[in-house]
Amino acid sequence: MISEEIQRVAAAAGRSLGVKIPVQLDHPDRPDHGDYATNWPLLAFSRLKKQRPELTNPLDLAKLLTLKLPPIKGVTRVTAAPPGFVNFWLAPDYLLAQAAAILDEEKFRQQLAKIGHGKTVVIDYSAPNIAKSFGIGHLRSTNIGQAIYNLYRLLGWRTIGDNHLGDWGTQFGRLIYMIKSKKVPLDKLTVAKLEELYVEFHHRVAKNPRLEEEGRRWFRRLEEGDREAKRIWQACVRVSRAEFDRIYRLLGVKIDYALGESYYYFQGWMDQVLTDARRRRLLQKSRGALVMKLPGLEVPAMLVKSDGATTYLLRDLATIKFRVQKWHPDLIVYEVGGEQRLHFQQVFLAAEQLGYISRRQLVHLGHGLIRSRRGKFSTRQGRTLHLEEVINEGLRRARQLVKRSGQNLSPAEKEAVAQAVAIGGIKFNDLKQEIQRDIVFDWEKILAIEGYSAPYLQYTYARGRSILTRGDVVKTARLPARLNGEELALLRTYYQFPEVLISAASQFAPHFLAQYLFQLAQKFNLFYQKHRVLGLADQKRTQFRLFLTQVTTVILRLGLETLGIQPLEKM
RNA sequence: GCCUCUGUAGCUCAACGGAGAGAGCACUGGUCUUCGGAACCAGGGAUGGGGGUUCGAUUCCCUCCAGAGGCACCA
Repeated sequence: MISEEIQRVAAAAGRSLGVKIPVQLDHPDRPDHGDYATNWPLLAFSRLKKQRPELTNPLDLAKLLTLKLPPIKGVTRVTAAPPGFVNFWLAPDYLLAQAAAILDEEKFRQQLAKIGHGKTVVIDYSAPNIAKSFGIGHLRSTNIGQAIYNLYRLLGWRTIGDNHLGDWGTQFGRLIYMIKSKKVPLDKLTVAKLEELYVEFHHRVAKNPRLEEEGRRWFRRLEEGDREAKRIWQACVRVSRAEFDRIYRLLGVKIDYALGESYYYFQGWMDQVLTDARRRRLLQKSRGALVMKLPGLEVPAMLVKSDGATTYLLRDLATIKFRVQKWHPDLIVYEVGGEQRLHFQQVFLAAEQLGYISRRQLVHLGHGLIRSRRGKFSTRQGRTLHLEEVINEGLRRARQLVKRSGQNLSPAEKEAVAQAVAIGGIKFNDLKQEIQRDIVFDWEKILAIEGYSAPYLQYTYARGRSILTRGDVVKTARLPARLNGEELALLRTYYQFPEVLISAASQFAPHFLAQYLFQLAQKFNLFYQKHRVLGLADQKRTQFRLFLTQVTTVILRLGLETLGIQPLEKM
């Protein structure tokens, strides 16, 4: 990459001036500051001013550095700028070549895939709880997790998605107790019914705290292999999984594995963790429970409860042991809400103490929660927001909008567009901003059709495609003698695409990609507004603009697909 | 009480320690001999308070204030 070349050459020039600090490059905010900039002279000045008193300020040093720089292929201009930056302009023919490289899509993908070749990442995401409806929080995990998965995959990593279903634990003891005490027929179970039972259980506990004991007792019996308990548990899992599958189909999401927590019970992985812990003398008895003390944490990690039943934490440790043995991952990423930060801190420390994996290879992406303007959505307060409601409202609005489309769409096409717009909007709402922040749920925002939104990107793509279906397919183009501002602005955006993908992946920040796509779309729309593409007297110009349109649509398509959003040919 | 996250324009959000702090929505005024107006252009407006580190702080440190989340037998 040219950025590395600039860094290398500039660092060498810097050394010849007597300062050994690496050259950091960034993209300046303003176009008149070039395509890359470095603050190297500002950093170097304080070190150098003692030895070189003739340098009175960082700008002098910047000027000196530009003089020392040999020509760099692809760089057309280097300038020193106050208070002490060096700016680099890329040559238009270099920019054109980079754009053309993207159009050779297969080769472009191969180039990207070299970046992470040979590395493996396990991504733990979505993870809805059996016997509860698919809430908007799990939707967020699903959307972000899938985007991270797609990013790493595009960059050549071997990616393993695991939907760590919440299908084991004390809540099943509670449900089994409720189902038995209310004599609910198992063939009549629905997710709604289960959720109702769960809420009712909490109401009853409020009056009679001893009921918690009943829940724990039934979970322990489930773990001890009680046949009746197991039969009821299986029925719960069956209805829930059918429901989740339906939702994943709606969302267009497919996760490689859905082993679930129960897998680690049935396969005996939890026992192995306990054995490992004993062998390493990490287990302690505390208030009747088995716990591990962890360095730097006051609260010990509980592996086994005082009644002998297993904990969430033990299952997470078993999961790590399993994943390490099966896939040998370089990285395990957990896309789980930020309220579990302490839990994962415990898990990661414990896994390291057990010798399974280094803490540095474990990442918890704690996304912020989605809350209403008034506060948190809460199952117990009956203030939940079901995904289904959100999707239905999105579809309703999108259908209204599609009705007014000037395009000649068949009813089936209209429905497909409405779905892509509604689902795309919902996903984009989760991906458009930094993930650790809370999101204030807002219908107008989640289903926005203007501005920084999925439909805006889909629309821009459709516009571009519409031109391309009328023009010739161009794979490359010649640079016109003079580029106008809008053409140049587009060319100066394309080469950044791979950089954006890399930083979005390495910083687990899908919003970097979302913002880049939006900026690209804005530039294309301005270009589109001011200039015609087709039917120009200057045919070479038409060819060149077709090329720009083509590159724009390819990036938009790849980018949207990576975010899990469907691009639309017409809408 | 302790720990973590978040305070940026009327609202919702950006900004590896760098150059007039950028967008979207809303508001006001404009653009069309249209390859798709779900578009484009222009305008006003912002870093919670106080210290500190630095040539330079929205960013790092301290403190106060405000909001959210968490603090072993739910997951």
